Amino acid sequence: MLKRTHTCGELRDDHVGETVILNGWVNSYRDHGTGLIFIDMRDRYGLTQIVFDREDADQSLLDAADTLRNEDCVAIKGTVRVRDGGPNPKLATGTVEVVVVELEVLAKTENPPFLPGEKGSLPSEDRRLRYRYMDLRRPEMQRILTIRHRTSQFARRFFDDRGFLEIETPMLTKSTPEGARDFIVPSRLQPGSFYALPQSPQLFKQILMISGFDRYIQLPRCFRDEDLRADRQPDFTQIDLEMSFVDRDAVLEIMEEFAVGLWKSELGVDIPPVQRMTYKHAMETYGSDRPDLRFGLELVDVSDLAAKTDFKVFTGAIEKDRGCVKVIRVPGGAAKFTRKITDGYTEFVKQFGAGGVPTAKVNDAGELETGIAKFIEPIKSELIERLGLEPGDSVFFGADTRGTVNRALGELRLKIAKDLEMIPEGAWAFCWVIDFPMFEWDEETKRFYALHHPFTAPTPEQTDEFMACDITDVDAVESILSSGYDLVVNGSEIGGGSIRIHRREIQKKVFDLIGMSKEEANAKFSFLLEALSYGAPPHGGIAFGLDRLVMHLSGTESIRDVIAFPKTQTGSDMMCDAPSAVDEKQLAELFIASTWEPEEG
RNA sequence: GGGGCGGUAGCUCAAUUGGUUAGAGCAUCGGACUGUCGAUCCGAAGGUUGCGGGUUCGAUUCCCGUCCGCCUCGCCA
Repeated sequence: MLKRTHTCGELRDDHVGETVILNGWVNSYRDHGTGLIFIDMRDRYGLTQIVFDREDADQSLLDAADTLRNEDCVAIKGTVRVRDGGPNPKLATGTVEVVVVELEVLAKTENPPFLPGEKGSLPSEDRRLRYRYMDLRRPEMQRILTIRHRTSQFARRFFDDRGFLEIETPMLTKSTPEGARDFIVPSRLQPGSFYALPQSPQLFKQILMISGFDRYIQLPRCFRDEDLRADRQPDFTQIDLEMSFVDRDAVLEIMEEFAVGLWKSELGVDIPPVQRMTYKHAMETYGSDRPDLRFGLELVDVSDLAAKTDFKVFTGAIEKDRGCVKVIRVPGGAAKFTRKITDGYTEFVKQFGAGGVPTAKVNDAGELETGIAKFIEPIKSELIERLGLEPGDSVFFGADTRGTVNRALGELRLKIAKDLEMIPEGAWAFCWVIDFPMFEWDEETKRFYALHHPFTAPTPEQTDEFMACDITDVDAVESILSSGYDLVVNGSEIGGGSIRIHRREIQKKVFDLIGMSKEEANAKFSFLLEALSYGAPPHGGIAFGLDRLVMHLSGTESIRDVIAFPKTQTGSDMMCDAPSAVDEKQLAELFIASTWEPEEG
């Protein structure tokens, strides 16, 4: 076969006169008949125009060229020359062309389901997933997967430079309680027992610290059997690391350096120092633990004012346990919100548990115009002052328990920003969210859950307080802050971690507090408790979601675009048709039988 | 498990209040053409309107069910 001397993105004016060989695909052809055919050849480096010209080619070559079609895989040999017809500014190679003297058709194509070239519009996603090899020929997909590659390489180089060791951890491991649902794998050698695929290498990396490896990095595949979303796949990749003899700030600093370096090298963007925000502030001001700081629309607490009204929606909310009334002020919103839009917002917030979202606007006279004006009248001037209201503004009220108000207004805040196109193009708003509560009380199950995970240490300041606290005292337990941290960019959590518990008695107390019996703790985590009793170093770390990182760097909205072979919302791989049934024999070897029965009808 | 949107030619889309033979662009096939670069021009072929049922004289259109895809709530420590 003709082996390439250059790629299809390489040839320039200074190659003119050289004999070259190109390998690639027919991206498009322009057949002028009787001896003049142009073909754009494509590989992952670019496009090059090749030309079959009767002045330079015999009839058999022209006849062969005449049969070429889009997506045929070909090799050509020819001479680089300046284009007769003038340059094509759209192509990097646009000033030259290769006049072909030899053609080798490496493989003809059937009529493809769609063309990866620029022609036509993007096929529906299920077509793209079904014919993924064709979709991945698209330059855009190759661009994204190249960014993914460079991100991985950047991470490996960055952490290698700083003394981190890449160490692999098992894919067949132990099922853990809490957290997400595990994917389980039956053991043939031990009938009736099961491995789980790791949700993350959390415990293994802690054990590696206890083993003295000091600084660990891995790009592990992780598995969580939960429902999919635009940014969630059942198997995904982390940039996972752990460090010994560090405090929180040491981890934040090195990770910030990593993020800054990555954004600089991949996008040429300089990120300013990343601000830190407490969980409480994030929740109260942005209604979210992953605040999007690219725009304003902060939540303002007006509970004290609302209490002075006779509006039952307000007063009723305030009387609730942990009730409050908050407001979002939308500058200049009055002219933009129709009744239809605000009615839509009422429906929107209902899915987050809010009853509705009373609204008002400020008219040119500076008066509040609203269906609830008479209720607001007593607090009008205070409201205007606190919110800094000006003519033309709109305000939206949330009144309910604090959790519901924060959630509903936090989501509404995002929706308004999108609807009003308030999010600046190309902006990068990073922040660390810190000082999470260690635990959250769940009314339904009447127990505490670890907000991060149960290996997260309390803050150094509160460690003694934690060890002393009565685990039945909900208020006392909820006041304990953890050493956890999340890195958020543009309202998306891209990484999270913590300083871990490195003392056995603290770990035992956490298990105790989340309602795990001694027997269960021993069955699930005896190895950890044991390891913690043999001189475990203080340690902490973080895991970044590689997929989400690449989504941001490549500017795509779907996690499926940054994964070569992703799954659909129902967990199918549409190309190879996984998951699928297996032979009875395979099941028998594993002592497995399916209890699933198709529904009748 | 819940809510929403979608499924018509290989691909992307159209088809009036339910109405005669379901159209167009690209791709494919045949033909013309020597400077194109989304080549152009002429012609052809291409359909179980996702599937099943119902309403109707008549269904791509209305109704019910179902499958698939997407967004989302729950879920995701």
